[in-house]
Amino acid sequence: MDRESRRRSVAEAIHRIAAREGLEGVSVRVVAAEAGLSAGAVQREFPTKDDLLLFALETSVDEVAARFSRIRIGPDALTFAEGLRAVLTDLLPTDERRRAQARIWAAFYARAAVDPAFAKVLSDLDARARANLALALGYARDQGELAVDRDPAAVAELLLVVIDGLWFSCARLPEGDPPDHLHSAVDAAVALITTRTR
Amino acid sequence: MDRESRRRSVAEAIHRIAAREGLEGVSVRVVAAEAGLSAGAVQREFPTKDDLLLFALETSVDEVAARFSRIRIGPDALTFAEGLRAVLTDLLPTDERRRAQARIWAAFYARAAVDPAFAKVLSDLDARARANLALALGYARDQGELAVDRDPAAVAELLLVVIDGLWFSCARLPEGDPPDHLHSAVDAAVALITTRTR
DNA sequence: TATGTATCGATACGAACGTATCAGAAGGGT
DNA sequence: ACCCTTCTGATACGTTCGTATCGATACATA
Repeated sequence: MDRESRRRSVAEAIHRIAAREGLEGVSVRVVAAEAGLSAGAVQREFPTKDDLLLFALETSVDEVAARFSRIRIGPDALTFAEGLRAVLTDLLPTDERRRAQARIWAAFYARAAVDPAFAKVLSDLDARARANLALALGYARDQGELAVDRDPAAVAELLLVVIDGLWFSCARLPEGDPPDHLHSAVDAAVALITTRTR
Repeated sequence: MDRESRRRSVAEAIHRIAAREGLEGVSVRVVAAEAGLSAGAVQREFPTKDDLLLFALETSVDEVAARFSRIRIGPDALTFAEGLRAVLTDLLPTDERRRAQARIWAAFYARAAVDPAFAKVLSDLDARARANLALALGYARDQGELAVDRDPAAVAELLLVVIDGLWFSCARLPEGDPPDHLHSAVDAAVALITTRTR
């Protein structure tokens, strides 16, 4: 078994544990057991616990970034309104996997609140998202989908906040609850930001 | 020293620790030292760690609820737009205390993602906030401050999401950074939700 | 086939955790 | 004065943590 795939399976193990018990439940031994490896193997790959968690965070960031970048807005793709709805709806816990990812995300955010290394990784992702949003909003304005008196940069900031809020609303949703009210919130966000199609 | 004030000082100690190192840094011994008490005293008051954390959460919830309820919207108080801006701006980290509270909140949210007891306390707060928002939005609609084709319930859900998002955006803001972009987000939210005053 | 090297699983260790237990100080009621 | 209840601070215990270390094994190279 090559190194890279083992690192990946460790990251997946951490994600499963974090979704179940939070970052507090992540320890070298537990991760090793969950990944089906010996503790020594995990430890050799990730000398300290911070290495372990940061790698899991980066893996998670890559996954989320990939999810976002799958949705393309532009002339020969989705309209801005469609794309915006797709991005926001994609965050909602439609299945158990999504729900788990929201919980993982919440755990990492909490860690970022007290650990600058984690905060930096997240703010880098933020910067990328901000840039992508600026592009999409520029396109939207060109297409007349944005009310002209809205400041696109401010709307972008609001959207980043909404996205963060959706993550956490999902994270603390009880196990079986459907996210109906979050769908309402997404509807409202799309309706308020885009102009009506009359 | 009476019991109630000691419980309160314990809660404050937990908040200081959680703001500094997250919930992972909270242990019976550390809390006792931070509160200037013996470990036994803390342990007698809160038999288990869960008791400790849940009490700290409830204290935090009360503080936040008090902050919200200080802002009154109505005929002889603020307009809806003013009140909405006040509520959202109040979340922003204007001082170190606010910043600390955002970090504490992030920690509790992450815990709520994996612990139903915590999730319930937060969702109860949510229910109260939802009711208050419904009131305010009803008033706004009566005053013509809401576009008539907006569903007030959906807007309320969006606002709850925005509030959650603001918490976490604040929580992971680096130490000295000014929250300019969050002010932009608040401006955008207020502008989009309330009708223009022409 | 030998040998040097990298990787493996396992164990060891000190620290810190949550919790239980307990001896003594304090204080009010008889 | 005594005793009984309550409260206090401290210590004890078993577990688990992160990390260091180490002999055994696998493998590449000469």
